Amino acid sequence: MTVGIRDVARAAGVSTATVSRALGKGPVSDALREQVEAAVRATGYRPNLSARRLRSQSAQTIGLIVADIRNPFFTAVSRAVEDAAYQAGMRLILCNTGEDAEREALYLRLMQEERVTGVVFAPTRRTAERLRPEDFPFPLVLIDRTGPPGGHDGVVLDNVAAGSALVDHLVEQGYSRIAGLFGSTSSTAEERRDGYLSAMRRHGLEPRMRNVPPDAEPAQAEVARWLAEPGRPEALIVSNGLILMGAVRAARAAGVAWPGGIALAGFDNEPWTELIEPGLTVIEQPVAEIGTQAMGLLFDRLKTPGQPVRKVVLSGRLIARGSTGRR
Amino acid sequence: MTVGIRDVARAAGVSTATVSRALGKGPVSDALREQVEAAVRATGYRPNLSARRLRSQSAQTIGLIVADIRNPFFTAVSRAVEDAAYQAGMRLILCNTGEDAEREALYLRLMQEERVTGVVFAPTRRTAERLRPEDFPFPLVLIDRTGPPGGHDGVVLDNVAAGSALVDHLVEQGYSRIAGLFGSTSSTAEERRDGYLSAMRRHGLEPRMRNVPPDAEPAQAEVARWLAEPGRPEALIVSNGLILMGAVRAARAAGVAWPGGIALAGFDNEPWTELIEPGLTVIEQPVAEIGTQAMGLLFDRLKTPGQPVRKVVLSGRLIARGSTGRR
DNA sequence: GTCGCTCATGAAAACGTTTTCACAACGCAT
DNA sequence: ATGCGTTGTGAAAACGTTTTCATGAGCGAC
Repeated sequence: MTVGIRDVARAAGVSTATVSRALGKGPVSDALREQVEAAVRATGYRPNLSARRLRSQSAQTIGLIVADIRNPFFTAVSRAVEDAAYQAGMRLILCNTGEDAEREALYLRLMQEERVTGVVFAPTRRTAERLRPEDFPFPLVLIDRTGPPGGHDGVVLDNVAAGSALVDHLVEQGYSRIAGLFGSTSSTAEERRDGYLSAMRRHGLEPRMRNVPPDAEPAQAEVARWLAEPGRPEALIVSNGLILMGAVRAARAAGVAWPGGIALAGFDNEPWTELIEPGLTVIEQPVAEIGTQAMGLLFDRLKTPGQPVRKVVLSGRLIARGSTGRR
Repeated sequence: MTVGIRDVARAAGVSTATVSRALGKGPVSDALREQVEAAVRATGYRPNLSARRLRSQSAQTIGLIVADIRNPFFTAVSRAVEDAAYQAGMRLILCNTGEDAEREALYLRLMQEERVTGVVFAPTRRTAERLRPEDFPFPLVLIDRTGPPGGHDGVVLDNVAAGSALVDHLVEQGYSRIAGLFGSTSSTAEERRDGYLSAMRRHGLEPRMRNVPPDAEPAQAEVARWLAEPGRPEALIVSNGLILMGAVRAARAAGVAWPGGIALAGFDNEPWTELIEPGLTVIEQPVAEIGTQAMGLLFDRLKTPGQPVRKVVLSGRLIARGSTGRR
């Protein structure tokens, strides 16, 4: 049927061991190496990676588990992760959990069965809390969301600082009735809320916060409700790009302009936040850097397993646009 | 070291064959099945998928090869493909080619070495032309871009009709000097150009076309140049979402408003095309449907290999917005 | 010239499963 | 009772590699 290493060996007049060594990096004389290469070309041989993995006990595979690849933040991160993986000669298995704890568990089990080299994972808060390093025989690097300290390597934004920075910026621009709308499933949103909260207190302002599932539709509905209530806030801070989109839609639908009707600020510097008029003030995350750093942590841990747990904290960048214009 | 099926067998007091059958669907008495399940729980056994694949000669894996997952079109399609794959108990390997023929070849080879169950692939025009079915031992379903007729199963938009529809719409709105800007690497862009061309001829209008690499930056540069030339077109049709974004940026930068300064229309109903003001007229692609159909074709071919090659052609939907307002 | 040493090579074991094959036990029709 | 298909089970082969182990050749040092 399919051509295997035995056929190549026969064609080259050598043993299978020599073929394996010639294709890998074992010591083989130049003459034989050439014979083998010729035989490979002649037979059209393609190594069977399953067999290779089984025998060598090394999958050369990275698992990437995110909430939803359609979230541009994860899309961008995934691209960086993929680049790093393939550059290191590894493949990438992609999984979408939809923020569902059950699917998270399912995919983590799958990764064990795949005997993957390592996993990059953006867990929900619930799962992050239960994640115990000793349960995993491979490096597990958390991104965007973080677990309890000391658990796993991870790379996150300085969310608290970013949340505060948005408040500071709005205060500076003359706003005081500043509300916050945050995602309900991730530790990230929690931290951003904490940043919002502490900055509000520092400025002596009264916080007003709500939570929604981190998706555009629920956010739109919530903001629509909020806008219809008496005592509408002067400004609204939201905790990610999807929620920001929902907020924008709700404001448009209610005929509320920004920053006049309500000032808007959020996270994720997606292209559309600049194209819309007036532009939206956002905290830009270094998305590619997050993916690259995550893979860096992963490879480091493979090399030095005993190493203490590291958490890379990256700073966001405030991009001020018209949506938070001076009041 | 790690617990294998032998350990489970020993713990349950049965043979490895029985364990395998109990976990699969072989005939096993209820009593033994329970013993095995208990032993699995007790030992914390996780099957080794590499070994399983090697022996059963079935990878239960789908490869997805696209130009760039950051292109929202591919993001959305990939999500649908992933859902279908995991629903069928298969994993997904993701590859980004960056429209590079060499990487396309690399990944196709990788898929052979993985002995994947099937592949969903969005090839560049160049690669699509050279793709010969007999070179692949697995079903290969093309999406978005298409190869020579009769080659592979595929699912595509009716690009010619869509390209014409945009022209018809613009003519109806009173425009006549309608230009076209198309991606230079995909057959898709070619077809959309053909649709544009034939509609222009049909209306007795003179076509004006240019090509760019299908990405936002080159598109922005080209449109900027175009806008600066004398005899600026009244309307511009572009062949995908990234190019549309470039065009919008260029218009903004040049202080050209739409539809007054230049009418804009394109492809891909991404959220921002609605949020921007005035909204952009686009052809909406049924992205989820494309992914689902592709997996359908793939599974069908697995079931009935001899079946004639099928090409599913889906219709786009014209969404008229302010960017093509009456002239 | 003999003793170690390195080096290239082949035979065979090993990786962890599934599947084939053989067989025993059982029920059922003769 | 005998024969026969069915069913559940275990021993062992098989999947396609890499790796271990043994061997023999080549070579410099004494």
